[in-house]
Amino acid sequence: MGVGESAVAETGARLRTRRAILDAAVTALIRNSSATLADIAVEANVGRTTVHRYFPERSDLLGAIGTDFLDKIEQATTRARLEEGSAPEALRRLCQEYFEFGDLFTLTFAMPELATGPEWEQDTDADRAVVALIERGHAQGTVDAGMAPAWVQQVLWSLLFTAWAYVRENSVPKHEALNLCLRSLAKMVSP
Amino acid sequence: MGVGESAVAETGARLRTRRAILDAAVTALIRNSSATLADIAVEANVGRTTVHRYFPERSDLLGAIGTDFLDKIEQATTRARLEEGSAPEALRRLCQEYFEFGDLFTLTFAMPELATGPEWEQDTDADRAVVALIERGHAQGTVDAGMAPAWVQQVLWSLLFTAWAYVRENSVPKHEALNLCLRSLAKMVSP
DNA sequence: CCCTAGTGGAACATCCGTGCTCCATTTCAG
DNA sequence: CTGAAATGGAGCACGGATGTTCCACTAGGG
Repeated sequence: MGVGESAVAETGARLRTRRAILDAAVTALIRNSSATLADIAVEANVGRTTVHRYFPERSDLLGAIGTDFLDKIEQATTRARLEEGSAPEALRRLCQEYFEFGDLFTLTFAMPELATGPEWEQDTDADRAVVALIERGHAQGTVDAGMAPAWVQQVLWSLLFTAWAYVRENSVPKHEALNLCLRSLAKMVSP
Repeated sequence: MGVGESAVAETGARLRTRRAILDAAVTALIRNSSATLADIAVEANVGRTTVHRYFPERSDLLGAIGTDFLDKIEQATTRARLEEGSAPEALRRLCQEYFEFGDLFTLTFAMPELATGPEWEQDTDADRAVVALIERGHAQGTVDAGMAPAWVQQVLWSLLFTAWAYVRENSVPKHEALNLCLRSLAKMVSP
C-alpha cells in the first residue's frame, strides 16, 4: 500500500464488511450482552479471524459501536431541525427521529460501558441542541419550567428504551409504542 | 442435622451472612455488571469459599437476587395500599415505595438475566394489583384512558431507573429526583 | 468452659474467551 | 487472465473465572 494508507478511504469491500460486523455485534449483544466474538462473527457471516482483523481487541469493537451510535444521534438531531416550530413540536420530531435507533438505546442501557470514553464525556453538539431547545421552551412558556433540561433529555432516552421493551414484551406494533411515547413525552413537558 | 433440615429455619448467623452476600452482590454488580465472585466476596467481607457455600453456582446467586427483588416489590406494593384513595394518589404512593429500591431497578435494567426464570414469567400479585389500579383509574376517569396499564407500569419502572441515573450523573439530591419522578408520572397519567 | 457450626485461605483442575499466527482459498479489480 | 486483496479455518498460548477439596481457626451457644 502507498504512503499514508491509514488516511486513505477504505475500499468498498472493507467498508461493507466493517458495517456488517458492527450491525451483527449490535444484534448479538442485544440478544445476550455477554455474546462472544465468535457469536458475533457467526451473526455477521464472517470468520472470527476477520473480526479480529477489523477490531484487534474486543474493546475496539465496543468502542466503535459507541462511536457509531454517537454519529447516528448527531445526524438524527440535525434532521429534527430543533430550531423550527414550537419547542414541543421540535421535541416530537426529535423523538420520532431517535425512535428508529431503539435497539441501540436498549443496548446502551444494558451495556453502560458502550457509552464510556472521551467522546461520551463531553457534551456533544446534539446535547447542546437539545438543552437549548428545552430552554427555549422554558423561555416561551411552552415547556414546564419545573422540568430541567437534563431531566427531560434523560426521560426522552428512557422512554425510547421503554417503548421498544413494550413492543418486545407485549408484541405491540411499533407505531403504537411510538404514539404512546410521543403522547407521554408531550404531556410531561406541557406546562 | 435432624430430619427435614432443609425446611428448618436457618440459624441467625447463616441468615445474616446470606443477607450480607446478597446485598454485597447487588452493590458490586451495580458498580460493574461483570463483577467476579471474588469481588463480591470482598465486598461482603467474606471468603470466596463462603460465597460458594451459600450459592454453589453463580447462577444460584443471581437467581437469589432476582427472587429477593421480587419479594421486596411484593411487600412495597402491599404497603402502598393501592385500593385506597384516588388512582393517581395511589400511584404516587407506589412510586414512593418503589423509589428506595432504585439500585435494584438499575441493576435489573443492566442485567436482564436477573429477571428470568419461572417466577418472572407469570404475573405476580403486585403486577395484578397495579394493573387493577390503572383500570380503576380508567373507570373513574382519573387516569388517561389512552395509557394502557402495561405501558404505565413499564414507564413507572423506567422513570425510577431514570431518576436514579439522574441522581448519579448530575449529583442531584435524591428527593429532587423523586419529585421530578412523581410529577412526571402524575402528568403522564392525568386525563 | 467446651465443642461445634461457621468461616477463611490455600491449592488444584477445568473451562472458556481472547489474541495471535500461519496457510489455503476465494474474490475482485486491472 | 493474473496478482493482490480479502477472507476463512485450524491451531496454540495465555489469562482469568469457576467450582471443588481440604485443613486450620474462631466465635458463639449450650
